[in-house]
Amino acid sequence: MIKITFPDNSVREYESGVTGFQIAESISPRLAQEVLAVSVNGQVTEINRPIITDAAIKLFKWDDPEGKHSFWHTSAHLMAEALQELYPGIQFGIGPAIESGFYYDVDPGETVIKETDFPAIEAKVMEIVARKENVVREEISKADALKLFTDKKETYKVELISDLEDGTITLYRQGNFVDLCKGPHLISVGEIKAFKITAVAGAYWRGDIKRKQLTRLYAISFPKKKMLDEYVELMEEAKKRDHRKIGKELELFTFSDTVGKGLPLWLPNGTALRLRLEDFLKQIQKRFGYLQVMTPHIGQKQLYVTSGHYAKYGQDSFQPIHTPEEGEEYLLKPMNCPHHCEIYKFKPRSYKDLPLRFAEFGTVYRYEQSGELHGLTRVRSFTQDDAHIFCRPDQIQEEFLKVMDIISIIFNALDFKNFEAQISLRDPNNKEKYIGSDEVWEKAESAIIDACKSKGLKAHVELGEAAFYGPKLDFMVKDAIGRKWQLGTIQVDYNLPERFQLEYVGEDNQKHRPVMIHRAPFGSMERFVAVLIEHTGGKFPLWLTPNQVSILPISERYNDYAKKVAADLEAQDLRVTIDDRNEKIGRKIRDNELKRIPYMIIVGEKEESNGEVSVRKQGEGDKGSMTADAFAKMINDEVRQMTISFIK
RNA sequence: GCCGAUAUAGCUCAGCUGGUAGAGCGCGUCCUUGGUAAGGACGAGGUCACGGGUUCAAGUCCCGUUAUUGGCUCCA
Repeated sequence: MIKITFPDNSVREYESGVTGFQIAESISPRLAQEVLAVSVNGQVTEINRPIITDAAIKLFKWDDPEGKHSFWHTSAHLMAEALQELYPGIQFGIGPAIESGFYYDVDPGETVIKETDFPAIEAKVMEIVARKENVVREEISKADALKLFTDKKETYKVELISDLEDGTITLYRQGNFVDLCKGPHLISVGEIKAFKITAVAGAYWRGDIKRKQLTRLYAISFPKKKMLDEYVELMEEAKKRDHRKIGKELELFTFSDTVGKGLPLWLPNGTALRLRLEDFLKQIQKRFGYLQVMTPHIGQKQLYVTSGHYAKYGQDSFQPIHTPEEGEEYLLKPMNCPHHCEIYKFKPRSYKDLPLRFAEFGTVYRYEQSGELHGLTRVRSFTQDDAHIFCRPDQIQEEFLKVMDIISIIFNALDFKNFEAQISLRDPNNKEKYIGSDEVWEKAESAIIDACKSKGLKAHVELGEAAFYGPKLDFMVKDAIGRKWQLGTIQVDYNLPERFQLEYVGEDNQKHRPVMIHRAPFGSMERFVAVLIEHTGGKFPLWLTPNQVSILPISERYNDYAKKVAADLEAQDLRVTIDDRNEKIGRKIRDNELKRIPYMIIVGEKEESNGEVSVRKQGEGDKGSMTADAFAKMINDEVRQMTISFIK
């Protein structure tokens, strides 16, 4: 007998050789039906593997990420089996489970797999599911594995196996399909009741642009048909929140082929929203001791040679602009920092002047690859809510923490709860990609890690993701369909002060080098507004929304009264529009609801004679009557309540 | 940049196997002057992204370009 310990620390005895499935059966038939994977002493594996010694186990169902992972991983093999039957000679790359579904990279040779082929593949998948093939785990030697896949002419698999360490290699086999795989898997493909291919895309073999581009098929699967239907519906709902769609509907921004791709045009409503966000940040920054500066949109090429940006990005960015007479070279500015360094150098600085915090909503231009452009989240012209803090080395920690405070104020104010923090360090095996000495890198990296610790911020560390001049802390937020975008960023930089020969005079009357912190809480106004649109579905908070109130006269007879009310409200700082179209009231309500105006006020005979307004709240309906002044007070109180926590 | 898809009125889209362009919304005019999520009539709007080709005939088929789009790569 062996002792099995459960997650609640209870212990039960079983025969040696018992499987996860049998343990589940011993607990409840329902659990046995739903269990997908089991972890034995922390190692996730199949539910039909015998457990021979005492162990701590955990059973995973669909609701557990481990359960989903096994399910989707097996689904990837299942799709591969279908592809193998439909496209003889197809070769396989890798096929992992991902956050939402799975993919398989395949090389179908001369054949092109297109969207129109999806139904046939899905049908074949379901045909294989009906066979209820068991998934069988096998262990073989590396040499045998190499032979097996060489015989099968699976060149990608052979490459993968060659890179593995010598020893035992695991294979998983179901029906006629066998794959190199670590597992874990379901024990039968029969569990997969619903399956849908979601996209086809090109993907370079091993992510290497120089190698062959394989065909990547993205798909998702579920243990119940209904779950797939729900998923499809959820995705459709999410698409309705797409900032590109809402941006058009609410007339926030647009693009023009004539102006150029990736160059956003901000419409009046979007501009109003953005300016309000900028004012909001300016107020906070003022409180934190920032000084607003302004710099031009271009700079001499030499400026960026000095900063190091030219060497790194010069070839892959917008090319220099030449003056007609002297042939001088200027670049559209891709960064604000070099300009700010020159502001620092305007006059000698004393240690007493530091930290100096220069802030600018600086518009920058970067040549992004055309395939990468995406709505407002990835553009070629964007405005950073940029600032550079020049400080003494002993001030880094404190300044870094203050920036984190600003970011948390902003995220709270806008109700961004589900963000991820990422510490990006340099790749220790690839140091030549970065500029600056080991010593300064190590100092900067530990400053960031310590700051996160002292704030209790959970951040995951990514090696090799640092900027070329320094490590950074980024804040990422997901969009409507789950894509991650980087918003806020804080970067410690010892290199630019060196390159620009920045100095301050210390207490000791000697010259010292300051340290720079680059930071942008929003990241870029474009991307931030995009994510804000998707998070709110266009229903912006009252303090931020371009139009707070729409006045709807019952008929044209009350237009004059509406104008008088509008003037009253505007005098009390409300943002008001009048819908004086020749339409019935029901129609006006509907249209203004769709425009996501937070409040509507309805005026007709009754209101005019009582000197009141009838109030209606977006999404909620009739709120009764009150005087215009009472309404204005109510709105202003609501705005004050919202902003009291973050604006002093 | 690479692989796949898409491009028809201001917007959302229809247009079957080629036979001289259609709807709804929006817009304009008129009727209606209304009470809490779509009142009615009439009308104007399109070199079917652009350039070639096949054909008696191309929105429709083929090629190229541009833009958009799902990914990959990249992201100061």
